[in-house]
Amino acid sequence: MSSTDPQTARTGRPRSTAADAAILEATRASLVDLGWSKLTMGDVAARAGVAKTTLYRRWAGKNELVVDAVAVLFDELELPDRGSLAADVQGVVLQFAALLERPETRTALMAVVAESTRDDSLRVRIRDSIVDRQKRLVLEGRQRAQRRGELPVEPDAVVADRTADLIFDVIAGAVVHRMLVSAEPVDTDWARQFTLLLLSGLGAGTMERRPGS
Amino acid sequence: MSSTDPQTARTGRPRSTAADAAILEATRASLVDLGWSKLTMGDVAARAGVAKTTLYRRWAGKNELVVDAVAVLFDELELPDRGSLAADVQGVVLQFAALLERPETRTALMAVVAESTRDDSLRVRIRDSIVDRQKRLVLEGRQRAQRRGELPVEPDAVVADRTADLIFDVIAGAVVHRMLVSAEPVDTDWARQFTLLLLSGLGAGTMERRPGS
DNA sequence: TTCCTTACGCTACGACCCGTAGCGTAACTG
DNA sequence: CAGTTACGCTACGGGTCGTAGCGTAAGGAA
Repeated sequence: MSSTDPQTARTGRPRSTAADAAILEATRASLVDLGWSKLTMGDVAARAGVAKTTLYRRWAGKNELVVDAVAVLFDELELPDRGSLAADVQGVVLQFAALLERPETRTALMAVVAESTRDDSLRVRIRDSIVDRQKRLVLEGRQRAQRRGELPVEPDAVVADRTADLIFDVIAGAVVHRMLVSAEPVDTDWARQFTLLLLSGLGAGTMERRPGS
Repeated sequence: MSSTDPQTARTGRPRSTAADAAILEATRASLVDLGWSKLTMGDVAARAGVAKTTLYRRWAGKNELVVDAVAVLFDELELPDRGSLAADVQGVVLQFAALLERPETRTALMAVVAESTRDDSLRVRIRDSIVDRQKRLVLEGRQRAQRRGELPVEPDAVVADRTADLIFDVIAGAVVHRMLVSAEPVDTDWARQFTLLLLSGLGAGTMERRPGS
């Protein structure tokens, strides 16, 4: 999180964990009120009731701070067993959509990703603390579907991993693009239609009638 | 583009079209060299050889300027007829990926989208000058597939539009997420696997060892 | 306890960028 | 010609950045 290695510093005054929490909370509040571009380190410090220098002792800058502030929100995602693969997919899509409706994540996610295109260490940070952690949802959903007999078991681990990555990018990408780029709502109807497309492909999506001609 | 309505101003010294072109070109160059976050209006003006005030007479700020600067790049996307729906999809995926490999688009696209979450007029500008313009590719691809008999003709225009929007978000979203969030390459293999998933759905995607390509 | 080490709050600072005002000049119209 | 608009240039107040320096607070070790 805040880069403090407990091994490194055993002596001296310890970092205030209360300050850590206050800063991250203040960061989220500032994201809600001001949005990414108008959020400043000074404002966060003032909201958190700490000195600006305290922020810089923990984080290199705005990018890293915001990543840590929003990362925890993504861990709230869950995959309750809804009985079928289709229902599970639809459920996680709606959950992810609800997460992206929150102003904090809405304004922060794309911004830090944009920054990460020019900052390798930031990219790794995002990957470790946000992206990769959510792949568990795909893995769990597939495992369940396999137990139900809805999906075949892939014996080749490499192929299985590649497929999981693909599915992850398709689901997360579609939801993000729908909400933030197309700027249209991800509601139950859309989630249902998307799930049908994902499970059955382009043919079945439009093809309730046969392409006989 | 630069908000000048030829009807509005018929008299007086006309806007320099050369300056327009120079500014947009300088903006792209600055994006390449500095990236979104370090790009400044002053730097763009200096590169373009114009005064900073000239930029502000045409654009409200960095957001609008960058949108206009990169929008033209997206118009280069085409959809050559490759003989089948699968080939067409794969082709456009690779083209879009190539576009997102360019440092200008890479750093700018996500950044302006992030800004647009807090700026309605910017969101409309992005939609009009970038997003909606690319939906033509989906419409054209579907039309072609229908002519080939690969897809059924959807008689309900509302359903057809909704499906086209869905497909657009899935394709664009997946590519963007793969490249910018997961930060992994969109190569021929990935495009092929993605296309298979899109056309045949999750079942067939993991079942590709089955006989019968 | 008394040192030692590290964290904290606070202030102040140069550097940079923002967006605009004001001015004289340039270009085009009727 | 006069009228109108665009341009280049300079200068400015206001804001943020990231850091240095200082005195103080909170722990661990002798």
